[in-house]
Amino acid sequence: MHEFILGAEVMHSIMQTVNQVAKHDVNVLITGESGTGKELVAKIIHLQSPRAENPFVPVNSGILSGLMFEDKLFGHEKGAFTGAICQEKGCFEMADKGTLFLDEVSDLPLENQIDFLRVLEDFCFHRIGGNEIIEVDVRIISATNKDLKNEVKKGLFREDLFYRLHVVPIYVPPLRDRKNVIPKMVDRFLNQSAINFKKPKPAVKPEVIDLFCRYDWPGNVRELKNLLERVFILNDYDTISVEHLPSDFLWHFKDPHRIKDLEEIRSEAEKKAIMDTLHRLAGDKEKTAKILRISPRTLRYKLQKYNIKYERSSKPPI
Amino acid sequence: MHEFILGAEVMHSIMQTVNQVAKHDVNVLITGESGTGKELVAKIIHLQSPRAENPFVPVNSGILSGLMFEDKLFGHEKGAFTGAICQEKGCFEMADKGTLFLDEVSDLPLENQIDFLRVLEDFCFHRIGGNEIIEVDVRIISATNKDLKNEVKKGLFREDLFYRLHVVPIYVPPLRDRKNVIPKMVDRFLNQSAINFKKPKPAVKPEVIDLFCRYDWPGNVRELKNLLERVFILNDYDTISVEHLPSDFLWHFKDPHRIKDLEEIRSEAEKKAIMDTLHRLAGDKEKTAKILRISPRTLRYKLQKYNIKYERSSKPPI
DNA sequence: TCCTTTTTGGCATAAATTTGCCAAAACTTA
DNA sequence: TAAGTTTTGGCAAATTTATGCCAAAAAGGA
Repeated sequence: MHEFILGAEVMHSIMQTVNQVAKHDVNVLITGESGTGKELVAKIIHLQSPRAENPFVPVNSGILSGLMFEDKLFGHEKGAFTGAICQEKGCFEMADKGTLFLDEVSDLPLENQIDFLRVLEDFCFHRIGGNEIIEVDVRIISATNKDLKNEVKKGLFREDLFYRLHVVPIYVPPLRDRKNVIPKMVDRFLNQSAINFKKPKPAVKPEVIDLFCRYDWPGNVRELKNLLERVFILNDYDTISVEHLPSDFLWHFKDPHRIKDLEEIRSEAEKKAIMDTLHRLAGDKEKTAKILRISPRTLRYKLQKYNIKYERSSKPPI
Repeated sequence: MHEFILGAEVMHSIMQTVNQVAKHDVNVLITGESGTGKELVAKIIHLQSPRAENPFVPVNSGILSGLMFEDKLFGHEKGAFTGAICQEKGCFEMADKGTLFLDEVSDLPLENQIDFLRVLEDFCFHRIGGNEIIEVDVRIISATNKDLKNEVKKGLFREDLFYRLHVVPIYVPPLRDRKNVIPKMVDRFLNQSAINFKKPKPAVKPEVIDLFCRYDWPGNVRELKNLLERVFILNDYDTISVEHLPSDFLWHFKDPHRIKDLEEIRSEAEKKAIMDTLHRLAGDKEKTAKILRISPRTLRYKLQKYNIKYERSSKPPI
């Protein structure tokens, strides 16, 4: 199942890197836009490493800061602070002998970066409110959707921590750069939904796939997955057509500035102007050329270029 | 005064024809859009013919049908029908020795066409409800804004009647095809209004003339005349500017399909696309070029061509 | 059916646009 | 302030578009 998510070609080069790093206990930094499947890559690395039988512990650093982050990572002793009713292990302890996955690492506040960096030096720490030195054996895989080097430049991320995490970099490209996998993904996600929701799996019209390939998926794979799930749940058709897609998705195709490049915009404007004028003048090509202020020969050239056919009809009234 | 209405060049070729037909009692068919001055041409022919001292009787066939048309043309005897209080002459009698001008002849219903055709054969008829044979000597000038030949094809106009009327054809072109006369027309119509309404004649800004030349005047000369009269009456300025023109006239210049030629339409679409994309990408020209799928050098070229200036600002979110 | 007029499409050339290249100018960073 | 990086605009060549010309095809009319 892993292959289809990442796409055949991209998958190949990533899997090469993954295979090489899995065996060695080096830290990995995975970069790529939100929703591209960074956690999945981390999971694959973990499952192909000697730590496969041990825990894979994900942490989203982006939503934690200050004491909460420390607590999450290091755990606390009973009575360490208000609410610490009993001792609790942090993620570091839970990931012992396994892998700790730190997502959105770029969002880690500077003060927490220091704490984290200290632990990465010898993997010794104590819980909050404790004296016992705890030593763990943990592999760190971190992920970010930002250019971490740039964050270092801006002073928002510690350079020393960066070099600790950035031993091996893996880049996961956005979905818009690997649209060849969309048909497969659609198939697999619908399969998954059919199993999950105990409904027959619908077919999908080619126009739908075509539309998917024309969209730029800012939310990446996650967005595609969510959309399909939504369509699946809200419809009982045995074939999904364009009109079954949610209107807020279809809306994107009515925004002419999203998808079209300059050539297309220009061509469409021209084509429309020619057709409108031709229609208004009842197919009279001489007059149309005159109104548009191009030569008749040019009009003929453009009619052919845009594959416009128009029969001359009766003269317009007035 | 006739010359300016028809335009110097067009006037010349029409006046040649007019001069030739005026002397001979042949029927004339005048074609041209509404408002082009067809009746004026008919009047000129009449005034230059041997019938100049006799009546010129216009009839608009378009608004009459059935009995009303017959009544209008042939008149009626007292008591012929309800309302026929006394004898009344029709247009044929009134135009005796003169000219009968039949406007919008294409709108004549088929049944009336038959009546009319019969009279054209020998110019003998009787009034409605009468027995007396009345013979007249009338020249027929008819006018239409339609392609009469096409009406014949469609079975809406009798072919035999067509050939009776279409002895000599005269075509009066629409105002949009002879815009060179617009300045002169404006001058003359304002002169006329100044005399009629006893107000000083205003000057006209060049921008106004320019605007007039860019409009396509569906209502032809009549529309220009009416507009100027309206402006004249509703304003006391000694110079007419663009802002003095009625809003319903100015409104036409906001309809993008009306006035613009192809180059303008294309340029505007391009310019808009570039500006929108540049704005969305916070002035990043490299990215803008990439999204629009043109080279950076081309983008620079077009920014200069369209005189677009844009400062780079902070990076857009996500 | 034949003749005349109008339209069409091939071709070549003129004109306009696109774009690579690069030196100079402008901007950024230590 | 100096060095490194990015942007800009001039220039030439490649590419694309516009359009005149004209023979052939199609359309229209008697």
